Amino acid sequence: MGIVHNIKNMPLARKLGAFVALSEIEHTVLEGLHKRRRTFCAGRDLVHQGQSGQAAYILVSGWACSYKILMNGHRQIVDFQIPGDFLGLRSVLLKLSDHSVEPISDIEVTEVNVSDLLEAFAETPRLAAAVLWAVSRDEAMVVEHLVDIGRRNAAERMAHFLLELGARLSLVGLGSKAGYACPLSQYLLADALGLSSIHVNRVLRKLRETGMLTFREGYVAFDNYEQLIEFAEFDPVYLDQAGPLLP
Amino acid sequence: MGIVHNIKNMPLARKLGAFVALSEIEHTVLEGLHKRRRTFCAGRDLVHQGQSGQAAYILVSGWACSYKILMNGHRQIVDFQIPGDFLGLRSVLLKLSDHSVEPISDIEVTEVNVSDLLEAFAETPRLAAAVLWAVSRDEAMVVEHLVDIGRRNAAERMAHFLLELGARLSLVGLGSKAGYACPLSQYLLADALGLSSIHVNRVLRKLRETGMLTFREGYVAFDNYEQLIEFAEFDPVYLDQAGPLLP
DNA sequence: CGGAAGATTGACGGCCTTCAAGATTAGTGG
DNA sequence: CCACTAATCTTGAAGGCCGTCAATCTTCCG
Repeated sequence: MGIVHNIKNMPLARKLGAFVALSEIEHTVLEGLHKRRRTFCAGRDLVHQGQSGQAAYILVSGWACSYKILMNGHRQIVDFQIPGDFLGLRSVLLKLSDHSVEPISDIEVTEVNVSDLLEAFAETPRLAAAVLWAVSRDEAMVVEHLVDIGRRNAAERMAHFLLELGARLSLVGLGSKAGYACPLSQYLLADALGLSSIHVNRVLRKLRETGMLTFREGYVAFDNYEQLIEFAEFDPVYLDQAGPLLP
Repeated sequence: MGIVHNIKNMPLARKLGAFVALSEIEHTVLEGLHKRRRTFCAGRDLVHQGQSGQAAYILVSGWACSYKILMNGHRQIVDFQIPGDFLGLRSVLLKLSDHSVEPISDIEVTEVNVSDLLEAFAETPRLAAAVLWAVSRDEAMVVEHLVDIGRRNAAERMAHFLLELGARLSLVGLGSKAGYACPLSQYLLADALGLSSIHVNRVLRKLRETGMLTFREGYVAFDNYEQLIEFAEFDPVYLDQAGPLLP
């Protein structure tokens, strides 16, 4: 039973363990955060922009995306979340949620509320540092995403984004330098990259024709990883996880 | 002496106090983080992209900006920092700094290192929650910035960005609905908004001619605040600070 | 089998960039 | 006090990237 729990909670513990070497006690406290397990179907938002009293979640399996809607109807996807990531953590800390979260596939999550989190911090302050690190890492990805949209053209942007996704998935064992399974539609990619879906299609064709990358039937294949990295100027320092920083 | 310190540290304590009602002890611990005071001149970077062992700082007076440089020479400014903001907090938590920080004017800061911060967390866990909130608030601003660049045209983007800066400055007593002193050049605005400085100039002219906003001689004047807010679809939920969330 | 969602391609146009050249301001040294 | 330089601001013209509109095709699922 405890073992099953351990396995299911791996992604988060593994992520945090990369920053802080977690003790037995800290592992136990972390496990205590995984009490209420829930599932959501694809498309049913679990965090709602502009509402208060939202819960936060830890994603156990499946993909989700966080996004903001503008009044003119446009949408900007802020980031995609994969197993081990927090969902809507900002929405419990800020008074009103500034964004929504939508499952892309059917997902499994565990619910976390603020008081549990604060108790956990009081018991093991190092966990507070670890969570702060995780939030900082999320912010670093948003920042890189900002650079994508602000200073890269559509092709570089697409290449960089798919490389980052690949690197993140590799860290939790869901991808490699060959490629990865990717449930994203061209519409979702468009909303994430600040492009039209038509242009996303054109860019993917171009990347395929130049032999660097193929995205077909739910699979991203890196046809020429080295060339792609150079083309996109991909530098994964901000994802670096080679050993805990705090002993 | 203690009083002088209190006044100088106001911006951060004020910011955190908006989330967590801070006790005397927590105020004291917070003050303990403001030991090493330093000054930097405009243009001398105090955090360096790609380097390790960086320190973090709390900005006491002046303006700074955090940015990333691409290999092709382009630069993207992630955000501007004003008094009370952290500088380079991510760079101490991640192994290598993913960004640089440059003072825009001469600035006054206090240095903070990780171990001090962790000690503070251990002493007063609520402070950990408060810092986590502050980091989340920073992330919310970056996210809104992402929406700016991804889904707004140049004029809306400029209007939204200058409105946000005004709202942030008002929270620390440096601005109002009339306007605020703003030391940013058109080049800096261009790098922040993902535009060319030429286009920044054109957009500012258009906003001036339509009677919504005038930016001249280091001062942003809101000529028609209501119209501007509607034009930019500005909704400051993510900056909301009306009373502490945690008692 | 019909309908919806996604993928694909072409034509046209607009926003914004790049290149180029002045104008204005501020700081510096003679 | 004035010439000189550098930085910033300003404006014009040409062109490219990417958005919009429109149509066709494929796939999937009830």
